[in-house]
Amino acid sequence: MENPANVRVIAAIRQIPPGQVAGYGEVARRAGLPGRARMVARLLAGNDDPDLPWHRVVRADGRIAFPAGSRQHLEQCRRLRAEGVRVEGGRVRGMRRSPSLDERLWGDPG
DNA sequence: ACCTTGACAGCGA
DNA sequence: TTCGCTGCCAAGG
Repeated sequence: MENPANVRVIAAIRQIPPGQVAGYGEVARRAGLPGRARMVARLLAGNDDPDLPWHRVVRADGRIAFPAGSRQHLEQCRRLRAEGVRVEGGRVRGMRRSPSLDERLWGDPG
C-alpha cells in the first residue's frame, strides 16, 4: 500500500467487528474518504491479504456484490454465516439500512 | 486527452 | 421490492 488512503480503507475494513457487516460507501466514509465507495471496491478487488475481513463488506442494501453462484459469492456467504450473520438470498439480514438524510436530520419518524 | 470498465450509492418509477 | 438511470471516483486501453 503506497497510498495512505488505501491504508485507511484497509484499516476501516479491519475495524468491522466479526458478525457485523458494512457497506462499501460506509467503509469509505469511516476511512475518511466519503464518496470513494468504488475505490474500496477496487482495493478489495486487488486485495491479497487473506487476513482482511473482506467478507464483511457488502453493498449498501446488504446484498453480496458477487453474482449468485460465483465461488466468491459462496465463500463470502459461507464466512458471514460462520460469524453468525444471517444471509438469505445472497442478502444480509439483521443489517439496518442507513436512514435517509431527512430522517437523520429530522430525527422524527414523521 | 477520451472512452470504457468496475466487489458502488442514491433516487424515482 | 425490483428495475433503470444518474452521479461518483480511479485505473486501463
